[in-house]
Amino acid sequence: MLRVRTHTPRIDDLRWAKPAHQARSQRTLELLLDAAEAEIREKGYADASVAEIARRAGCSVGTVYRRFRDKTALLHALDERWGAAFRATMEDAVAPERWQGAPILEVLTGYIAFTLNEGHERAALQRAAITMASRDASFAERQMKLASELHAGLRALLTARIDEIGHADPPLAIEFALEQLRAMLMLRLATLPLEATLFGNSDEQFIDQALTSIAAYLKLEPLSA
Amino acid sequence: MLRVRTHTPRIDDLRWAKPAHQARSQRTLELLLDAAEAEIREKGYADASVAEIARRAGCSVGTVYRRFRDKTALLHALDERWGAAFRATMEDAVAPERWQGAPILEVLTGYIAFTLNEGHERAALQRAAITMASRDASFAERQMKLASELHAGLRALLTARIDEIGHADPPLAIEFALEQLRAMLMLRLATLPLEATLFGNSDEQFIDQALTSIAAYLKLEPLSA
DNA sequence: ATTATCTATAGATCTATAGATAATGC
DNA sequence: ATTATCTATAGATCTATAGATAATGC
Repeated sequence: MLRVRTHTPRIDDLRWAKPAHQARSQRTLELLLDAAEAEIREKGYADASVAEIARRAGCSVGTVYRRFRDKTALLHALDERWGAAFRATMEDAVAPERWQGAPILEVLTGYIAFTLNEGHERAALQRAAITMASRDASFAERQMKLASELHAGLRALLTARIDEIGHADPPLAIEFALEQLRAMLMLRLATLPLEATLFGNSDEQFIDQALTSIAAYLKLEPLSA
Repeated sequence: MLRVRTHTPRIDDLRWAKPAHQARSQRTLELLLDAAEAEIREKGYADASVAEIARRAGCSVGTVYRRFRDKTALLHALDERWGAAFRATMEDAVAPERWQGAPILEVLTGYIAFTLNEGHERAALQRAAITMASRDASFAERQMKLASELHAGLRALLTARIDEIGHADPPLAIEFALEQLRAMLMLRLATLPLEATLFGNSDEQFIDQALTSIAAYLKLEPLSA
């Protein structure tokens, strides 16, 4: 009689990590992901070595390959863990309830603060992820999906406040304003601390001018007219 | 009696390429830079190998090391060659004579067109240069210098047209507007063709909305009021 | 009995050099 | 005579695996 297996090879192929059958191996898997994150944060994807990741996790190279098919699978698993964490924070950040009664400028201030926070904390990781995206299409796809989910959430928040917008074509203006903000945020995060003078040294001045600019473009009008 | 040498070791240390004494070696040097450029364009800095560069240049690995101290020196030499070419084009692009009588919006249209052109042609090279900048400070410094030279040229052009600007603080507004444009251009170039939908598919629509936005921020007024 | 881990190492790169051979130009 | 080039290879990585040893849990 056939034994029913929890993980068939066909299904295993769809997971980055090989199945873990003992509590100990699950623990090792998480130690490895933590170690890989630290290693990549310091050296970037290209210079992260499996041996060093194993050393940081306190296990051997052989163990890494017991948990992951190859180095790429480990990187994918790590990237997905980041994605899940980011998605959770993001969904909370753009929840309509959170912004009940807030005008557009307040929503956008929140968006900017959220992004600068995430970015300052994860600058090295993000740079690494972008590098990986340029080499492997599935990294790029995962990142694009996250970006467009965030985008969709923001679009919904702004569309619900469409009567604040004086621009002749509000839907177009919303799209472009969001892209414009994204561009400014990416440049600011990418170049810090390298070119901290660009956009001014302080986040306050940056936020102030960015909002001024977006308000002028959207032709925002106070609700209580 | 001491022989006077054209290249002392002290001076050679300041050059990326070792001195060439025969016409043939000068030719080899250029072939190597061309080969390195092609190799990097295809694979990026990280995956470019010396052996493959030599093969493309039609010479041996040993010859590469006769012309360059090490792989890094070759990459530096290549980066400087790009820089020199970019600087020449740029200086021509922001020359005051070229823009005699043109209003701000026309100048900015020219800037955008120039950058999109350069970017589309050299997308892969630019991505590679950015990667290298994150690893080696002198690459970053060289890039920052070029960017700030371009910035200075544009600032001068806009400052000469300061009476078009209705913003309360024109110098601040000029700085921020230029950074904002730079951010939009970088995002558009970085993500093409990956996310061609962002900012719209056509350059025309992108340029149109970007200019609308900058004009609203600067509060541009027609000169002939 | 099965799963996890470690040790040791094969095998594939890739950078850089040593030493021999060929071309150049005062 | 000096400079340039090629061939061959040392030496340093780094990924991945084979085989032996240790821990886990039905």
